[in-house]
Amino acid sequence: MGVMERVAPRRKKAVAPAGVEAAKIATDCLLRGDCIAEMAKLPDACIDMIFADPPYNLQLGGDLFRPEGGRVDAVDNDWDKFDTLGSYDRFTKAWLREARRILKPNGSIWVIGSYHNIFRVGTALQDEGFWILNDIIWRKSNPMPNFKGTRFTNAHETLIWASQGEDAKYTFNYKAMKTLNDELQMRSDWVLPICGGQERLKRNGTKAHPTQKPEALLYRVMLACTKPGDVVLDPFFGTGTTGAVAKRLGRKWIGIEREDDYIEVALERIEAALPLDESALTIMQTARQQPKVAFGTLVETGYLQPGAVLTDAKRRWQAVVRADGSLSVGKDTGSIHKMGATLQGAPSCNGWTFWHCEIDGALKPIDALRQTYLLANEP
Amino acid sequence: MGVMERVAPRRKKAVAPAGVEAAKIATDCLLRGDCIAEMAKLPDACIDMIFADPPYNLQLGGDLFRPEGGRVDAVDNDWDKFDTLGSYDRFTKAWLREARRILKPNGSIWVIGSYHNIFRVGTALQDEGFWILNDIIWRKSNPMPNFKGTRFTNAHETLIWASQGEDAKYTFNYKAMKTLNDELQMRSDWVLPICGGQERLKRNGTKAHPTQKPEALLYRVMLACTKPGDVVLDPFFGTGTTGAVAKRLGRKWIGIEREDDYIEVALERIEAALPLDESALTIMQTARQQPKVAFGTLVETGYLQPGAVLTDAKRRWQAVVRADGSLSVGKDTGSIHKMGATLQGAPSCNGWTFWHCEIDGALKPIDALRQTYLLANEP
DNA sequence: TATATAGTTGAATCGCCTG
DNA sequence: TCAGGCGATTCAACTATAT
Repeated sequence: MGVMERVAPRRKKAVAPAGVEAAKIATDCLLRGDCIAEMAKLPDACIDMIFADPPYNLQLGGDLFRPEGGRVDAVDNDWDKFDTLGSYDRFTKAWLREARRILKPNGSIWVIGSYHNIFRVGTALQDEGFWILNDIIWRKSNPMPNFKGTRFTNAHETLIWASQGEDAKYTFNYKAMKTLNDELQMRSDWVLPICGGQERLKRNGTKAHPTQKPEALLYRVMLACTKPGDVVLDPFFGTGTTGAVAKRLGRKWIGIEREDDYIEVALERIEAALPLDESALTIMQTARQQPKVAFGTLVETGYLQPGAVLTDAKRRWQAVVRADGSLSVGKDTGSIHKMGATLQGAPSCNGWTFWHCEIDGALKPIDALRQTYLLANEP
Repeated sequence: MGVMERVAPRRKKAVAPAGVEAAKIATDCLLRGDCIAEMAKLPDACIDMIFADPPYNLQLGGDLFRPEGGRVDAVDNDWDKFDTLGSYDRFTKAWLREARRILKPNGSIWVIGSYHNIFRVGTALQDEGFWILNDIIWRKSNPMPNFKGTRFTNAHETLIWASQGEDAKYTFNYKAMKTLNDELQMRSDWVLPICGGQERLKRNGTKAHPTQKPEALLYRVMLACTKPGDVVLDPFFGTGTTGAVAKRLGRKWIGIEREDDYIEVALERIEAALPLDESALTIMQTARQQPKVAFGTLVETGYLQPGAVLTDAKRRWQAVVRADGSLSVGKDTGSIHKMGATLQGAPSCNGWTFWHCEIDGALKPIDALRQTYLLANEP
């Protein structure tokens, strides 16, 4: 392919010198103040992962009205205002430089943004010596529409994941991600809803923070790139989604925030968060956990009867559902995914979409059954 | 609302000077040579849209844009990085500057890339004065897996769509996109398969180009942002996907390519491409683009009688049609839009959809009358 | 209590022409 | 350059109210 990293000259090594012990620092605490000043107080190489949700520098114009007349509650906070692209770049480089210093040699950093700022951030990351591992697309299942019909609906945000350098031995829990994704490799595009409903924090009836991130997003980031006990720093803490998820997943956290209103809400929220018990964490890490809805659950709960016959979309193959949720084809048996892969001679297969059954007289993928189940059984 | 942005310097205007006619240029042809040199030969403001798939590797950019004589950042002292990223940036800025010059004031540019280069490209676009309209995610339905299991499967590429400036009147065929997307607004994430099968061009049994883009991608881009007869330029033509789709969609094209092997394949391919006939090219028009019909015209032509009573959909308000095409509610009078806005206490209102009248026994928006009028009186 | 309907909301660079 | 008038424009999910 001849991509940049192939022909690029070797970067500085980023592997920790043997025998150097990371400094002990206070964790599970919130530092009140400017993120650059507060990071400057921390010792070198003390953080395992940084998650950063910096201002996007949206540069919005006047009011925007919805077709039905309502006014869009835009992000108009002072913290999102920068005079020029140059001043935004200087700010970005400054906080990234401190972030790089306090991050362990094998730690990694995540930054989230939109097209307004993410290209500046990505460029700054590369310029400061970080090594980009992936860009991840958060595909919003329920974005705000483009009310005026002037552009494509802005339906995603971008996250950049980077290590300290090309040779850094960053953490990536491959199996945990594959398990979370129903035994398929986790892709670089993640479909998740925006933060709303009960999860959305309120103060006096209005949203506590204009850009609260969903916990599911942080959950996946942390599950992918940290180990239990790791220290996660969020320099733009806001209402503390990073802290709440860290606590839930048994990670240590440090938040930096300068707005008193956000701090108060964040501390209250994290106090109320319940850590998952250790056995649950272990299962997730070792990939023994079943997919969120196991195929067998559909059998157990009567959505599919044992003995039911499944076929592929073109009715080339047939399989019989067994009582334990496995499939049998002749003498061969296995999971819906494995059997699909075997029959096609493919390395992998998503059994949920490969296998079909008759529903209301039509041949539909069994995923439709899972959706029905989820609708009826979600907590 | 930006207090700060008020003081920010105004962006360059991108509106065409009055009376300036775009230069006539040769189209539907391939220019053999370096993209910057070839673009330099074209006149100002002669291109309606640019689609660019620049190289990610630095062989090309590095050769052309080696830093002159030892300008090394003394603090960072990372000469290698400066060489690699810096030369790519210089290459990017150089071709973008020429692209900006030859693009019409209301034209737009698309650039595609991956995380290796897209952040540099996005930053350069903004620095050169382009105004980003959207970033679009091409979500690959069948990406190459990450064989080593060390990262997330790189399952997307990023496109940036930008105009010449904040105030440019770029082309966006909103309704065509909405129709294409099953009557929902087209989102910024597009699910499309990678280029393979019959479409993938071969030479001597192996793929003719390492990164051939699928025609479906160009099809959507061109359908969204150009009109029939527009001139589309592709400065990194490769195997000519842009040319083939332009021909199919009745757009004019110019390609620039310096590799003889690609040129040969591209010309052959475009020769074989079949243009759609004109009726097939017709796309859904937005109401904005349709001929305007004043409400008064419906009164003049007898589609509505003066004295007729209009109501809103829920019959909360009533208004009487007057001979001049205004409405009266009590003592208050005004246009259909103004009265709708006043009654609702809204900043604005579309009177065509707000006001209803009885048609064939059913309460229908008066826009239905306008449609009837248009059908009967179309030129 | 369950279902149906109406109202609200989310990181948004969101119109165009005339005088 | 700005003000004002015409008139075009929304998706999914959650919450509150009504039946």
